[in-house]
Amino acid sequence: MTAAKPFRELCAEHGIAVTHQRQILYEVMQGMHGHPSPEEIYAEVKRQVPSISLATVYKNIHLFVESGVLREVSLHHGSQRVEMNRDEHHHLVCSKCKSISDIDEKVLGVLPKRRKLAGGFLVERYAVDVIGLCANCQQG
Amino acid sequence: MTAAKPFRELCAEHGIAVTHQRQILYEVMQGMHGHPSPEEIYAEVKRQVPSISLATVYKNIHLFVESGVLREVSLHHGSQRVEMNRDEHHHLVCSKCKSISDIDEKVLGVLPKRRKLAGGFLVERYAVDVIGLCANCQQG
DNA sequence: ATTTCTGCAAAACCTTTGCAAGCCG
DNA sequence: CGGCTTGCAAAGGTTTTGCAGAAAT
Repeated sequence: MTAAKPFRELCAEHGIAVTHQRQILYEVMQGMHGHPSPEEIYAEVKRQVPSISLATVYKNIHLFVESGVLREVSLHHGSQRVEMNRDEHHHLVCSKCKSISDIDEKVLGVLPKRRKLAGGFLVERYAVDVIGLCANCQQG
Repeated sequence: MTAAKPFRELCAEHGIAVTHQRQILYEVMQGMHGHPSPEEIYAEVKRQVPSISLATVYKNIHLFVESGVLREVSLHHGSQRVEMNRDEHHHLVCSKCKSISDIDEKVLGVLPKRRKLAGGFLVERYAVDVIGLCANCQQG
């Protein structure tokens, strides 16, 4: 697995200040597993820094995500969106402007047709997000 | 592209009542493109049924999604989630309980390493959701 | 006649923002 | 110091809920 860098080093690389809250936030997250929500992270950090506010957790998660220290589970976690394209397709998601466009399933090539995965997961379908920069955002 | 079934037929298949609002909602959505939000759909429907409420739109979108008439763009559109697994991986998403677990990138097989797609989209990475039923939900 | 659905308004989330005080470099 | 950061409280956006009246089967 990718080695964890010292926090001060990360901050230096990304030009952000080393505050006590950030330090603890980072350490606590290192020790978490799965896909925690900001609230869950907040609860965990609060045990070490009882005075921390949820707003600070949000602000710093943003900062970490923007600077690439952290990754979000999904680029489309905002409001609900409904699929109008009834053909089988996948999505191109722009990491900058978050726009979503469709790409025909066949263009991406075929994923394994397995029905059952180790762990007993029963596969219904694949949903692929091709993440990158849309033509517009490349110009910026 | 998949043929559009008559609305009454769909309702019969799924055992839901045919109301005026539902009928118009369905028709309006047929004519929309892309990935509209409930608000956008509401605005469109309101032109034909000015008295309709946003709550009704939400309730019926849910109903349509549950019964398979409609598909959501993303199964994880709720609150933000942060990725703690620093290895390259994809996600198993349960369509019933919405739980997310990780699956190593290598298990799924390799996606094309193309950098640029038609339309000028610059590929950074792929994020695959394997959608299906987790071991727990299969028992239900 | 019953069950289901609608519209309204209020509530429940989740996230962002403005600001004064405090910390970092 | 000067600028960035924090904590608080308030605001903002999205989605859900309870309920009484209306519509569907």
